[in-house]
Amino acid sequence: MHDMVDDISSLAPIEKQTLHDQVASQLRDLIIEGVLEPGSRIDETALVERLGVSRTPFREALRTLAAEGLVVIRPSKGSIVRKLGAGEVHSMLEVLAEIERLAGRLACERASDAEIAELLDIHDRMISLYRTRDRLPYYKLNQLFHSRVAAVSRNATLVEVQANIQSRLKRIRFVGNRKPEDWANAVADHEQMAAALRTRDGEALGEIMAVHLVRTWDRVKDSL
Amino acid sequence: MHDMVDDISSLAPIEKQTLHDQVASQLRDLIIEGVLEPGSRIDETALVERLGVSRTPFREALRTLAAEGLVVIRPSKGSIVRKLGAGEVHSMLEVLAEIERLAGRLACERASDAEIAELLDIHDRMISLYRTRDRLPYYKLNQLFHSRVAAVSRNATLVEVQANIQSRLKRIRFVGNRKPEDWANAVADHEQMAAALRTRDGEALGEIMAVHLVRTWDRVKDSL
DNA sequence: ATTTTGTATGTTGTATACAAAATTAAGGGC
DNA sequence: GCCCTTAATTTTGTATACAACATACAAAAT
Repeated sequence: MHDMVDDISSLAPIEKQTLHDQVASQLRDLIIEGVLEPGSRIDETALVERLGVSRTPFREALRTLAAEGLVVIRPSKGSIVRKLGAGEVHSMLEVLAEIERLAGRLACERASDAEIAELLDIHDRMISLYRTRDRLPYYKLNQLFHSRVAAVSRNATLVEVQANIQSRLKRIRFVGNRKPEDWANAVADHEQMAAALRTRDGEALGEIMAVHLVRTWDRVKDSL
Repeated sequence: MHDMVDDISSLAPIEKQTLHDQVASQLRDLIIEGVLEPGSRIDETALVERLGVSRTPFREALRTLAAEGLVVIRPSKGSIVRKLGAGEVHSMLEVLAEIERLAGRLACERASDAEIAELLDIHDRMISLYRTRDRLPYYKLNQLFHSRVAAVSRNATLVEVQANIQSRLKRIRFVGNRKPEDWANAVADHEQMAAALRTRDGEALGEIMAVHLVRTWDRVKDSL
């Protein structure tokens, strides 16, 4: 049954999803969740078969993912899931740190009170998930927190760059935080973020968000 | 007639450019140079005809440029050259400022003496082009300077993000610096960059590069 | 036994063909 | 004249077909 619509203004144009877009987001998920392993070949014939689409939209999707840095297309030799070396991961974290520093600063300047409250709410839920050691939900909420900080900074380019680097790193970051003390340290960082948010101290928030990513590097560097 | 090859080691593997890649870089040039105007529709049939390729590699190239943010593909309604609003340009400069601040800092830490010398050489050439008011060559050398700073910072992600934002802004920035005093101010900024480079003062270089971009916004904001 | 050459197979790149939209043009009523 | 409806035309999305290329394997030669 459909929900009633009281107001015509709430009617958003129904999004037309092309096959290309659907394939692209499906592949993105497969890569981020690690179903398609880094370095492994992307079997066009098999996946095309499995997804029930022709090669044309599939290959267009591959181009998109290549531009996003998730796959590498080697001319005439097939595509592989991009495998990140330690150097590349480090370079991403280095850039992401400055992006998030900016995000933190702008968020405190530009977010509404309601948006700050929303961020703090996410934070609280993270803490209770930490208490019960629910790792996967914590991880997801953590991603959401960082995305939302970017969003309320009201800078579209920042959101885009953050999302892009974030998606490339997703797999790696999930592997981190395995050691209990690592997780505890990460939570401590987040408590500082919450404190900075409450006082709208942009410099402090930016600083701790940047530091948090430097520490992320320390946490994951050995598993590369 | 072919040149003689004395030595087999001088034989480099012949580069195979796919049509996709060639089309993509051609289109990029057409967009950046403004031959295809922002907001205008990209006539697939006409361009395909003109480039002498089929629609398949052409459309793949469009997907790539869409992911790069140079074109917008509206499902079933054709593609247009992305038109940047004032807000978007501002958001890009805001992010680029922090990227270049990082680049300046890392360049001073990591570049070799030869690389610093190379940057200073570019700077000197820019100054002499300024003296003779050679606007286009100055502009190109300016782009090169910023790209090279990013390159010697030895951070692949930084290079990628910088190049991406830079290419989106190329058109807009060329329009700026039209007023003589604007250009003079830009040159003054660059003198400070050179000074910081000579002493390898990363913080100072980063700061002036960031400030330079804030000033760029002041220069271009009215023409949007 | 090892390298080389030829052939076969599969995979990738590009072109064409077809179907579904969307845009434009044409006609008819008011 | 203008607006609406409907037909014609173009444009877009997807599938298929073909060609170019790379890889794998087998046979021949060193």
